[in-house]
Amino acid sequence: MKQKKDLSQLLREKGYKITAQRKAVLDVVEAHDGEHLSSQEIYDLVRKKFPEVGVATIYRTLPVLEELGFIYAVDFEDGCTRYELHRTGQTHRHHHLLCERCKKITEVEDDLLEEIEDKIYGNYGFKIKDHRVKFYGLCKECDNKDNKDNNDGFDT
Amino acid sequence: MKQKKDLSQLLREKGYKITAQRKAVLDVVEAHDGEHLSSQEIYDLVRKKFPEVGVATIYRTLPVLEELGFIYAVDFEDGCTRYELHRTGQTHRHHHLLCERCKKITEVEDDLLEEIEDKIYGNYGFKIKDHRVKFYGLCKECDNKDNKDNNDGFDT
DNA sequence: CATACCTTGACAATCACTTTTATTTCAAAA
DNA sequence: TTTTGAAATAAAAGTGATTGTCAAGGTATG
Repeated sequence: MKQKKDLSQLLREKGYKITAQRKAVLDVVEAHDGEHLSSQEIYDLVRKKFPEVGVATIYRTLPVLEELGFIYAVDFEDGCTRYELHRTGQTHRHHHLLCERCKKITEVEDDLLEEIEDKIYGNYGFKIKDHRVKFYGLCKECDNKDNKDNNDGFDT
Repeated sequence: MKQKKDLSQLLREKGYKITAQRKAVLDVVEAHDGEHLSSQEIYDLVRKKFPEVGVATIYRTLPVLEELGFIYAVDFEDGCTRYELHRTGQTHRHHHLLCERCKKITEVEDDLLEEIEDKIYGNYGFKIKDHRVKFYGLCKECDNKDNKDNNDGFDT
C-alpha cells in the first residue's frame, strides 16, 4: 500500500525487472518492521509464500532493495547480515542501543548528531552524508536488576 | 617498551600463559599504529618473524589481546575483521570517517558524544559503556575535487 | 507471440573463521 | 633438575554465511 507501488517504478527506473520474488522479499521485510531479520530468516519467511524460491535469489535481492532505498543492512556482529525497513520519512540511519546483558536492541530515532557532524566538518573538512552508530551498555531493566542485586536484595 | 611489560603481567592476571606468539602478535599491531590490519595481514606479518605460526593461533590471540585491552576490533564491512591499537590513555573507541570516494579512513579522537549519551540515558534509561561510530561521506580532498570539477567542467 | 536478455534455482565453491586432534610447552611440585 | 597435568599450539577438517555458475524460465518490448 504505502511504498509497494513504488517498488515496480523504482525497479524499472534502475533497469531491473519486476518479479514476484522481489516483491515477496520486500513484503516480508515490511511485515516485520521494527525487527532486524537475517538473510536466512528472510529466506525462511519468503519460502512460506514461495516454497520454490532459492537462497541465492534472496541474497541477490536484498542488496537491490537496499540500493533502491527500501531497506538498510545492519550489522550486529553476530555473523550474519541483518536488514531493517527504511521507513518513509527517515532521512538517516537511526542508532541502535545494544544491551550487553539481555541482547535487546532498541532503536533511537532522534538523530542528535548534527552538532557533532558540524564540528567534524569544521575540524576535518569531512562532509558527512550518513553514519552508523551503535551504543553498547545496559538497558534500563538490566541496569535496575544489577543495582538491586548489588544491594543484596535489601532494596526494591 | 611502553606496554610490552604489561602484556606478561596482564596475561598472567587473567590466567593466560605468556607465549612468544602473543608477544609477536602484539608487536605487529603496535608496529602498525594508525593502521587497521586484517587478521590475515597480521598473520602474514607475524610469519615474517615466526614462519611456523599457525593461522588459528592468530585468530585465537587477537580476541585475547582485545580482552586485555591492547587492541580494538573494527569493522569496515569489507569482509574481514580488522584490528587497531588501543593507545594508552584512550578511554573510548574513537570514531572513523570513511571517505566514499578514496576509501581513506580518518580517525577522530575527540569523543563528542557525552552529551548524546546523557540524553539517551535520560530518554531510555540505557547506560552506555561504549560506542561504535562510523561516518560516511567525502573527505576534504575528494570534496574539494568534486566542487572544482563541478565549477570547471560543463554542467550536465 | 517472438526475440533478447534479465532473473532465477540448484548446487558447487569460496571465504572468513572455528573446532578438533594430536602434540608440545609451561610452571609448579617433588 | 625431573615430573606432571593443565593450558597452548599447529595443522587439518569443519562450519555457516554468502557468492559464482549456468541452464532454464520469466519479463519487457517489437
